[in-house]
Amino acid sequence: MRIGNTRLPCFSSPQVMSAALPPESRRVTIRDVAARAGVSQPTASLVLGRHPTARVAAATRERVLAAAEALGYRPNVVARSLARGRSFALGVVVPDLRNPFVLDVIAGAERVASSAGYAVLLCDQSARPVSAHLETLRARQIDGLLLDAVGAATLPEDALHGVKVVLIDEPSDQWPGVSTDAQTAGKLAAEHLLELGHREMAFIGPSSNVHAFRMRERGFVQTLRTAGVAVRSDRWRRAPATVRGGQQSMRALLALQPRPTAVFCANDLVAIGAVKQCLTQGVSLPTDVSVVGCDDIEMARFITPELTTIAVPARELGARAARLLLSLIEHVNTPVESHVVASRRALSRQLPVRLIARGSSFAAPASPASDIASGRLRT
Amino acid sequence: MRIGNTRLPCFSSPQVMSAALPPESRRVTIRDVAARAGVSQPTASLVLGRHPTARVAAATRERVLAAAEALGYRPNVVARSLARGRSFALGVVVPDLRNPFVLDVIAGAERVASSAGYAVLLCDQSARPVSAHLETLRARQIDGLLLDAVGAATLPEDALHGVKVVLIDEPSDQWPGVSTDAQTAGKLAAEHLLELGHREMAFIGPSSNVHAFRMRERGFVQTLRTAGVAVRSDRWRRAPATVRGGQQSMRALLALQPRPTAVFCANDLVAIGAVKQCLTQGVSLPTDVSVVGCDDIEMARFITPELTTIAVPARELGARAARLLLSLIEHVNTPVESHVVASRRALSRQLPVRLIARGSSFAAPASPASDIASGRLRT
DNA sequence: TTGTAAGCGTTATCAG
DNA sequence: CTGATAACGCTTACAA
Repeated sequence: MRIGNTRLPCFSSPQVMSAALPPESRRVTIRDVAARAGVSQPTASLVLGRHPTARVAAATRERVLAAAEALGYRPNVVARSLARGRSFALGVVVPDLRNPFVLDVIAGAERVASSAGYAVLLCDQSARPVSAHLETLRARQIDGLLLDAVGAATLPEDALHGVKVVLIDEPSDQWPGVSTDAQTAGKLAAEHLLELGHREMAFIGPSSNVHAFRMRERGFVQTLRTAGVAVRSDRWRRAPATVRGGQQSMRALLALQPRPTAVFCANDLVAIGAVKQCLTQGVSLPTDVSVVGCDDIEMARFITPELTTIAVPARELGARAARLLLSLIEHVNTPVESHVVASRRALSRQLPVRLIARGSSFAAPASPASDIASGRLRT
Repeated sequence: MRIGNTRLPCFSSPQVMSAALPPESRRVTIRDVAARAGVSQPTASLVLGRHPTARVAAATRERVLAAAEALGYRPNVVARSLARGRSFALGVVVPDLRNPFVLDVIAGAERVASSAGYAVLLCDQSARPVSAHLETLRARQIDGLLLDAVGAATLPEDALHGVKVVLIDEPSDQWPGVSTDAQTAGKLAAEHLLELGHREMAFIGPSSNVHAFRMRERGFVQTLRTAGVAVRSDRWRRAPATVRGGQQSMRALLALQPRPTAVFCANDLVAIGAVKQCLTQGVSLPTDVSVVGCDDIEMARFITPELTTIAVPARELGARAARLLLSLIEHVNTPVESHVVASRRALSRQLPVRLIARGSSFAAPASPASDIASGRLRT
């Protein structure tokens, strides 16, 4: 590549003397534009860079723009990054790409970021440890970092030094963040099941330190306690927040005597696993057991029975997080410091959740659940 | 940030004269390392850069490494990129992030890329047009591009100029690529259903120009024809490759007289929609209708009945594509040109697929399907 | 309003 | 084997 005639006079097309079309092998640089417009290179930079309305004569500006257009000039972001000390790139670290919920978070963030001219470097915690990702990201001089439920508190002090950080679904007094109203999610699930007459409640969720999961659980528990419903520890199952985790936990729950009639799952994947396990064992939903999930991932509507769940605005969550991060990055050291604080306050309010009642929840069976405890006879 | 004392003599700590720990506000550069090691900056670069075994005296090397270690030096990838004319970043353009299959492709590619020190810039076609993504990617000087089923043939000629490209599931004589054995996928589905005794066959798939989808369909059709089974156009439904598309098409198929007894879907999302639609209308699977999908996404095992499908090694697909792309990038203009060709040939062989028989397919009903045509009476 | 000069942190090409 | 010196493409004082 880039062989030979980079700066040589253009023998092959003698009629064009000054600033001919650059040789095809080279990319058009701002110098080419400046030359063609007959201005100095920095002037071209002034016109083409940020500061669209900079101190440049209108006529000059026109010539530069025309030249850029004619040459098909595209700025080199790498060079710009080096010069400005900013990379216009954001890191996004997520717990697990397999979870459709985080995918929506990413999609929301990506849209905001890319429409603001920022690239998104995606990092999957399940593929490499966070510390390794952070290393890479810093080497690339990212301007900001979105951390989704990674347990930022456990990160080494200096791993985040000099980088703007926004946490998703994880409160901290060290970094700003955006969260969903996880506790209300648990509360809504509890209220829904209580209204359906359930008293034999169970829960399946991870034992992780992910804040949202803990709050969902807490909201559920508190609402049950307030209603005077017992929370029995053998009905509280710990499992990874995956379909398989849900299956295994549900199997354990179905073996209990008396059997719980309603199960709240920390997220939809778990709930899908729980539903699946019931059907596998011939326990019919929602007549024998009700299952409520959380997130409202797309697949929730496509399993049978359709999953009752708490809708969480994943896309919006990602989008807000990205917006907050961008404002943090761009408003640094500007006179409007207070504006940052204000917008941060507005942005960081918890996002609302809502119950979506579908087919996996139903009125509690009138007779004690234990009567039909073991349904293994059906297929 | 970076205020003041960047290059000034260090008034505040007079005791340390040469190469003190850099002021906390500044990142450690290779110059700091060189200074501390008492060598010139380019020498430090030689030791710290690539060419781990470059012509540098062992003692010197040690000193440099020690200094780097002590200072916690981390190379600045942006600067390196500018100097080397390479960004160590790959673009990955995918049709739709919502499809779990492409997610696996991405995961495979990301793992390979990141372990080779390359970043991955993810681009979702469904969020922005490909051309816009390409613009951004080129501005960032990406070294290579992975295009997953984007219809590369329709892209403007120069949009890809100077970038190494590898196509995923899309043959081309302009660019190398990696594909799955899509035609065999269709064939396996057909053979499976034929063996189960089905003759009333239907198909649901997108009308897109995505090669893999077309080949799956072709393999299916050809196998049916070879077996002497009629392919009726009213049983060939065009729909987006989504769950919703599958639902709508299945509704149309269920309205036909006589009703098809078996449906092959272009991917699992479509198949999940088809299954869902059957259950919604009270048509029971797999006794009344058999459904076969393609991809074997995780969710295929979690719907009821579990989905019979053709497993396609998505992760491996992404991983191979990434490996091929990296070898293209790194073996440019090296004496081992032939090695590239060889590896390309090996890598680009089609990836094998296999049938996973699960619960959504079953022996064809003995009586003509029309006997039980309209099952709307149940639930 | 514009051009000149100095850098951003690396890598690469040379002399010594 | 090593150290100046010049790129890489762009931004940003500062001077004209």
